[in-house]
Amino acid sequence: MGKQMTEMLKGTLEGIVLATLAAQPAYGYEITARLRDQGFSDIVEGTVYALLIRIEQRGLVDVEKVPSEKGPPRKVYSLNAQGGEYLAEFWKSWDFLAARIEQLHRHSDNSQHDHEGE
Amino acid sequence: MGKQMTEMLKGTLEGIVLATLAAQPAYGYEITARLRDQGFSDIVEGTVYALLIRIEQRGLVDVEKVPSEKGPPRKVYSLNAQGGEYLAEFWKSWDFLAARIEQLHRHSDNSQHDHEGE
DNA sequence: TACCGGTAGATAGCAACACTGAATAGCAAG
DNA sequence: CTTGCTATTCAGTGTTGCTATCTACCGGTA
Repeated sequence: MGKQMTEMLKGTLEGIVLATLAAQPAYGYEITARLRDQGFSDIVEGTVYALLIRIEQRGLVDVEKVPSEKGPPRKVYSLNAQGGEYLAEFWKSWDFLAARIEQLHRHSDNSQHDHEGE
Repeated sequence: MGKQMTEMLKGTLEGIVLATLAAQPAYGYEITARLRDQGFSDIVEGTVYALLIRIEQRGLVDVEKVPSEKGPPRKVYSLNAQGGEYLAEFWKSWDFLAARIEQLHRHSDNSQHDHEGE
């Protein structure tokens, strides 16, 4: 993974985590592990925790401290109503952006053997 | 457009511009107008010029000064070989990220099938 | 001529975000 | 008690896009 992915994650990682929490509440360490499992191999704990603090301070998630058998108590995050709205906006932005970019993708694929104005 | 789009553009705008240049060389003002035309209504000249200078200094584009009938000479940018490789990497990162996010999108559609609320 | 609006580019400073790299803290097993 | 795993926190850094302003060239109009 290069620097491009790093920069691409700015603005999307937040949505990714919120969407993950929408599916099912989780705590920081768990989220990091899940992301790593999904292929985001270069995301480290520090990044996720900072993000969680951010979305907590914005009131997008509810927090519950749950004692764990191993280690310090877990802070379990779950998406609340406000977070749901925010996530909906995220999807809107994403859909818009993805549509434009996919369009560019197809164009650059086409332009090799075909001439078309637009 | 909200702050989400702003943050989402970080890391993607560069690719968007490079892809645009791959389709056809252009100068800054023109690119800005084209982006505006495509719906990126909040992107301003300053942003694009700074980005173009960045990718020029990285050697991703070739520059040619072309006199214009109106205003100062245009700096026409065109993607070169190195820029092509960079763009290819961009698409790889994009494909990966888009795949993960679309997956999350479908999942969250499954868990709660309301996709519009405001 | 002198001014104004549109075209075209450049620059300085700012805010947001993810990364690096560590430190801290609790518990279990050796 | 020390090691190792779980789990969280924090300070510092770099990249990026935005805001706002400035320079410069041209044609039209008063």
